[in-house]
Amino acid sequence: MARTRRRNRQTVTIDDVARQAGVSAMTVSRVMNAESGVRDATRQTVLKAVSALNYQPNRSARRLAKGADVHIGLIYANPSDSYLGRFLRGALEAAQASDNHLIVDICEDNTPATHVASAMRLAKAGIAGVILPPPTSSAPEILSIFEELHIPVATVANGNMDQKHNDINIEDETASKEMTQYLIELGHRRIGFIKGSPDQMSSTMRERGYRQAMAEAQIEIDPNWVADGHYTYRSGVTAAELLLTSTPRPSAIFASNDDMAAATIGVAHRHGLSVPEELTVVGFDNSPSAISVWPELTTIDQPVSAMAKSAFNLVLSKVGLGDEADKELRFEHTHECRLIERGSSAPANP
Amino acid sequence: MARTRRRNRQTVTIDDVARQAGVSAMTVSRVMNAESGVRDATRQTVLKAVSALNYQPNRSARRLAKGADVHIGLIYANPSDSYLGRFLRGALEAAQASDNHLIVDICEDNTPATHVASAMRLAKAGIAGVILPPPTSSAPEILSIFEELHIPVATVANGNMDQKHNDINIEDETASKEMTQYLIELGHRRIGFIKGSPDQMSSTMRERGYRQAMAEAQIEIDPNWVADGHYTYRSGVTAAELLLTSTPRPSAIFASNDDMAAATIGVAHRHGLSVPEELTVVGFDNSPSAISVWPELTTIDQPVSAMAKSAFNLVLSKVGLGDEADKELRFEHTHECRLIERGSSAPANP
DNA sequence: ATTCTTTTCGTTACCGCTAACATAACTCTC
DNA sequence: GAGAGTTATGTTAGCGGTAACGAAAAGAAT
Repeated sequence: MARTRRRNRQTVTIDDVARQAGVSAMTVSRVMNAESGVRDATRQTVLKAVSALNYQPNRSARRLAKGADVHIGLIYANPSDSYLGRFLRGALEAAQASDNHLIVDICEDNTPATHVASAMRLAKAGIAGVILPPPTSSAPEILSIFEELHIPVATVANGNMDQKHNDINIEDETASKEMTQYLIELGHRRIGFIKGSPDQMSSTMRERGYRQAMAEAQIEIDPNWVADGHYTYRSGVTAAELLLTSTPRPSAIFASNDDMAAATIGVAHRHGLSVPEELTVVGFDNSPSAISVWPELTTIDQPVSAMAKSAFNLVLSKVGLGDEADKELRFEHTHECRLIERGSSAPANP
Repeated sequence: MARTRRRNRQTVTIDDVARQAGVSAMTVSRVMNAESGVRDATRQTVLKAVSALNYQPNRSARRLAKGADVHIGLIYANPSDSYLGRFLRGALEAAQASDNHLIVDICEDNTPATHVASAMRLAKAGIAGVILPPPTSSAPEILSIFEELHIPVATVANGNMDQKHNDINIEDETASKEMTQYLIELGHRRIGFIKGSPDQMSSTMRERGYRQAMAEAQIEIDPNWVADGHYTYRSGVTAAELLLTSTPRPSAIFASNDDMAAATIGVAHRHGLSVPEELTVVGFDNSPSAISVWPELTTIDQPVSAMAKSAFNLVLSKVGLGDEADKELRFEHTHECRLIERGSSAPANP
């Protein structure tokens, strides 16, 4: 008698499926990987066997055989709750899909010291690349450490003008234009705009989108309708105060992010203006604060998961560079956003 | 010439180390897994080779050979930011250590519908067990789905009286007692207490710890010193109002969580009382709100990472039950907490 | 019908590591 | 110092998949 079989953890293996379908394991493998060169009839037979046995490929075996099993790091530091969740989901999915691993490291506080600690921890764990969501995507210490170590990095929304080549971002300009057009379609003409931080690239882009939409609709922008801001609630208060005391008063205000939009709603209420009946207010980002105000904000939602996925595939393509051409490592440098209509916007009063 | 070698991703393998150290691969494996039965001299040689080559074992190969590679799910739904981070870190570490995988699923909103969706998603992904941090640990839909599917579950702080056997929790009572003793040592005698939600087990425990410490110090508790609360900021305001208008006024207030402690500080300020000079306020949980008030709260910190680790090992032990005795799957059902001293507490004025 | 392609499928070897077994080395009796 | 009992190390055979190659079957061309 043969020696006792070592283990029997795996309930159903590729061989079981092959036997059941009357083909070789290799054919099953091809079907599972959606490779070409399998006759359709055969594919059907295999798929039937797969679902009959409820076969689930063993990822470790697959990784091992493929020689994949690259570890990609991810340093996260206090973005918003929902953002992290969505980001993580996208990154994990991309990791699973490519048979690779994601190692998450957390910076308790967003300080240089912890940045360095996180980066070193990951480096020691033997990662092949890193993806950095905001705000770590803009941390100079992290960036420089990985540059020294020649570990590829993909950043998300790092907001920096240079090194766009390895950053994943959104179509700020397009989305901003779309939002402005939405307001115009609602009948608004006097549309105010609150800018973001001047040092962030997104601010420039969002303002550009606004101006472009206005220009295309042939609406001249009164200089009083545009106020400075810094993406903070506080700065939103100041800006809104300015806009709402100008004459003629805007009938709609487009703030460059949700925090400032929330501030605008607050100021409007203090001025006795009801939103959206007397004033339409819209934001950008779909952050948690967008639904913690009343009325809830019409805003722009970012495809966070998709961006994370792109970032993952971007580093992956850099890691496996010398080896072979990117197979299915599709990624977009810029992503499209989606307008979410909520209660803070309404047609203009004639 | 031999056929071309297939891949060469792995830079340094166990065989390289074995060759360098002049031993067999098996010996290296034993050293890497800290097994007994290797002479100390040999171990040293191997370790030297390991660090010389900077050898990093291939996890996939290890998983595959060991027959580990169990997938454990984790459903998360909007706990606090830092909590999630710490929890995730612990769970991931435990997964790595045991050569298993963690699959994270996110409930966007904490509703029954999304609970069901998450649970089904994980079930379909072929997980062998689940760990549930709060608040999903108390979601009845999730619990019942996995019970039907006979998938083991480990909850963390589910706050439910029954089914303690698969819940990981903290030493509420001990920690609460410790905090009270700390206040007594500071010279406080009139110590007020704000209770938590009556339906949560933790509330009972925390109150019990408070009463026990007082009893041991032979301080009789004036009924006016104990106010009801519900773990919310709002309820904290009401409770604090009550406590601060009673005579004699407490010199210290111990709130059952940080939100209520923060509320207490607010009320104190409104009453013209300076914290901590005229009133000491302490909380429980070390939540983000603990450091977003001024002065920052002295509070109790939970070992979130350790609890996650325990939860992971707990499910693991349930999963691998029939096979073999738990090797190193150590876990604690209850964890000790740590008192964090910040600015909101000071010695009592004579 | 025969030969040449192309497509479809099977065979073999191996990914990197470890369980189980085999063997060698070393200790300890008496 | 031979035999028995331990302890330390090596050997072999997989774990469950897939890359590379080859062979058979199906089409296309002569």
